[in-house]
Amino acid sequence: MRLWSTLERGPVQLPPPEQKGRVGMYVCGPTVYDYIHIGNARPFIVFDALRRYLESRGYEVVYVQNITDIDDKIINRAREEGSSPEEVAERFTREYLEDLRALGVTPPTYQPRARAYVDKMIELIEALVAKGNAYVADGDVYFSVRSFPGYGKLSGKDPDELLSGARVEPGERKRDPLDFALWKAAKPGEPKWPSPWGPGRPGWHTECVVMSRELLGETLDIHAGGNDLIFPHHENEIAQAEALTGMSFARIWLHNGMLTVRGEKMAKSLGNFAYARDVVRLFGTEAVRYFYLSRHWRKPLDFSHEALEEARKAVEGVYRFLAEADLAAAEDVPLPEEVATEIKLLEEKFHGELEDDFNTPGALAALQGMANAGKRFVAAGGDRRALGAIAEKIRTLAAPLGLFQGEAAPSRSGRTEELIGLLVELRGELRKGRNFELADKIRDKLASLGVELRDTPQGTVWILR
RNA sequence: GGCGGCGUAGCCAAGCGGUUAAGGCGAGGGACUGCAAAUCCCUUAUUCCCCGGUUCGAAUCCGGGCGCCGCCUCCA
Repeated sequence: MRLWSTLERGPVQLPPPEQKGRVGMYVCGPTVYDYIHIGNARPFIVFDALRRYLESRGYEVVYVQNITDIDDKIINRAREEGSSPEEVAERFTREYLEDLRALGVTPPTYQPRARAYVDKMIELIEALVAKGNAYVADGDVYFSVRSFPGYGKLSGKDPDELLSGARVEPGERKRDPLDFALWKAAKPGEPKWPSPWGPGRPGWHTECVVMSRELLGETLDIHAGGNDLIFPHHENEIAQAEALTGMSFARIWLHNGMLTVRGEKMAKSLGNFAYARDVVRLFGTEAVRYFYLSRHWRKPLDFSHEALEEARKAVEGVYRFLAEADLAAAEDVPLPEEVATEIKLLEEKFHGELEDDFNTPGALAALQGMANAGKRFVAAGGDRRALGAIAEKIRTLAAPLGLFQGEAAPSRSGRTEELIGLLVELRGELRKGRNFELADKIRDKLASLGVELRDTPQGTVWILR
């Protein structure tokens, strides 16, 4: 499997499972100060799919996604609400976990929270001070960027050129404007932990280094996140981790493209966002996943209700095929040679696409192609009972992507079933009596209620939309 | 200004030196129907932002434009 790594600026080979059975993967998680918006969900969905695909190919993936529960934004939110940072973090952690479920994300192996690792962060900072890569200034501790020669290698930035733009906030005691805070002395009313430098809290970029080291060891196989984290967040992580160990922090760096709205990045600060939970409520889990997976993960993707609706319809189309296959596939009827071969080729395409930089749009096209092959086979007079094999293949391949695992038909209650059945029966009588006016009225009324009727040679069937 | 990316049919989107230029949505025609819906069949890019160049051969490589976006400050 090849993956395009930001550090190499090109594809990097992930050794096959026989050589490298266990993969350590770290994905930057949310800061829990609000519900996540749908843009935040992109890496969660894409890298969840990657993780599950790797597992389906025989890797054992240890998947870590942190929860940042110490942060300025949490403190600010608590102030606004008149509650405490702990309460805000606790509440939005719960909401976040619920959102992950709604997005169909498999729970990570570990979901470490920054608050639980403050002691370890202090140890790391002490070690950096001891090595001369960090210095103490009035209760703050800063990382000395100039002490780490590789600084800028991930983002392609030259420290000498960064200098012009860098600035020092009032109250900071940096020796060099490029330096970043590892530990911040507590201001009145802020959460604080005791430390060798006095009460305070860890800075922005330390938690991922500490938690990934604790759970995955010194070198991660894959480190992932949004491309807005490349600088300074991931650059600063590399500086800390590699200054300390002298070893490579992560082998492969994956950065997903941003979700945009009319071409502009979706961001809370721009006010152009939608909460993930609201989008899921509107279009459903699989439409959201399909929406993301229908665009290569590294490219920007534009959000709109039309785009989500289109994804919903694409998903629905596959489900219709699965439903048709399920109805007919009571027995095992083999596919004719040539159709079986076509499916086989599409399966190879599916894996080929995913192994080449996790090209999910190409993989989805292969899945659609399978459904199309099945439809064409039946249209040409083939035995629809043979469709079962294709349906099973689609479901199996799509499982790691979190797609097409649901019931083919939406669930319905027994009473609803009977009531609609009664109306359908009545309409049938009216049609027999050629009272089409009233029959159509029933059909239209039901349609407006989301019940769609289809008259087939075997009688009228209906689906809920 | 520096670094990175993008520009393929009406729309979304694969493609990474030779393919009939995937797939989805939409649209048009046909079959089916009392009319529909759904479904199926067919059609929908002689061409890949523009201009040069390399090559037997380029959407794909190189040079130069034009347009859009991200990062350079917290940000998925």
